[in-house]
Amino acid sequence: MPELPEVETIARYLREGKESQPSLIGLKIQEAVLLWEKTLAFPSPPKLLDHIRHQIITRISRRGKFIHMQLTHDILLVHLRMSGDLWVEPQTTPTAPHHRWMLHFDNGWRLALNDPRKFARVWLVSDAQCVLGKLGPEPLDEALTESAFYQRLHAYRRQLKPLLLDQHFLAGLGNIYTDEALHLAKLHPMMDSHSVSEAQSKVLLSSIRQVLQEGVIRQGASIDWVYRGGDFQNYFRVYQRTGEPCPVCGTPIERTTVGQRGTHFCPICQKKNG
DNA sequence: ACGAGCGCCTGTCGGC
DNA sequence: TGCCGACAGGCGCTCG
Repeated sequence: MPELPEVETIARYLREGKESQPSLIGLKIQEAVLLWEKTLAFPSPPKLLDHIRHQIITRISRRGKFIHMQLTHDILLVHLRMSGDLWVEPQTTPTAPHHRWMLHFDNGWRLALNDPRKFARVWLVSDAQCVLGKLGPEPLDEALTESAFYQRLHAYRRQLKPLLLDQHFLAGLGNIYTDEALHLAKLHPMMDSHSVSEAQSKVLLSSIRQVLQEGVIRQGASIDWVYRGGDFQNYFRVYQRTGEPCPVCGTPIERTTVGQRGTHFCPICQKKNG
């Protein structure tokens, strides 16, 4: 599920808490419980258990689609991949069927990684760069200027959509927000990144920022059997709207495959040559 | 340098 | 009702 807006929303709840759950900031870790071996990417289970005990969570943020938790000595990174979610619940709650990993705190609460498809991963590292080092820039960071973005587009010769999905190019976009951004920018998902004009590049960057900001404001999208609380799914322009009228011109939205990903677009608004 | 294919996994949905 | 294939918000690997 989680792309930048969903991960941002989750990180915010972990950091700030909400009525039904406390903030995790300042909590001391008692122990870690691993329920699905492969969920732990690094280090080995006994090492993680040994290192993480008694550390305190001091800061929680997001980088790309990673949740970044600063502990007293180390950094805990979580990537939710396709179906992962983070739940904060009392330790007395029965362990849900899809819980893969849990952190127990000394106040009686726990953080649980719930992940039906088992793709999510957790790292405990002393240097976050080992894991995050190759990520591209943050799309919402103003340090990414229009000209820098244009230059990056031209540094590659790739189809636009697979390039936008590549986390080395830009960190945080996934299948939903890429389809949405390309429609807003009126660019075809298979357009060659090398032939995007400077004007189109400007529009693309502002479109990416607009859909991501809308997603964050709506607290992300809730899809399928997973409900996170966000409602951006009610505002999709093209994603999962195959056959429905394009919100701009009324032409039925088409679905195709680009870079092995389901892709939704308007055949009239999004011409390959703009 | 790039794209295709596939593996990793479980669950849902539509068609027959 | 049951079975079967397609599909799913991600990403890393191999292979041409």
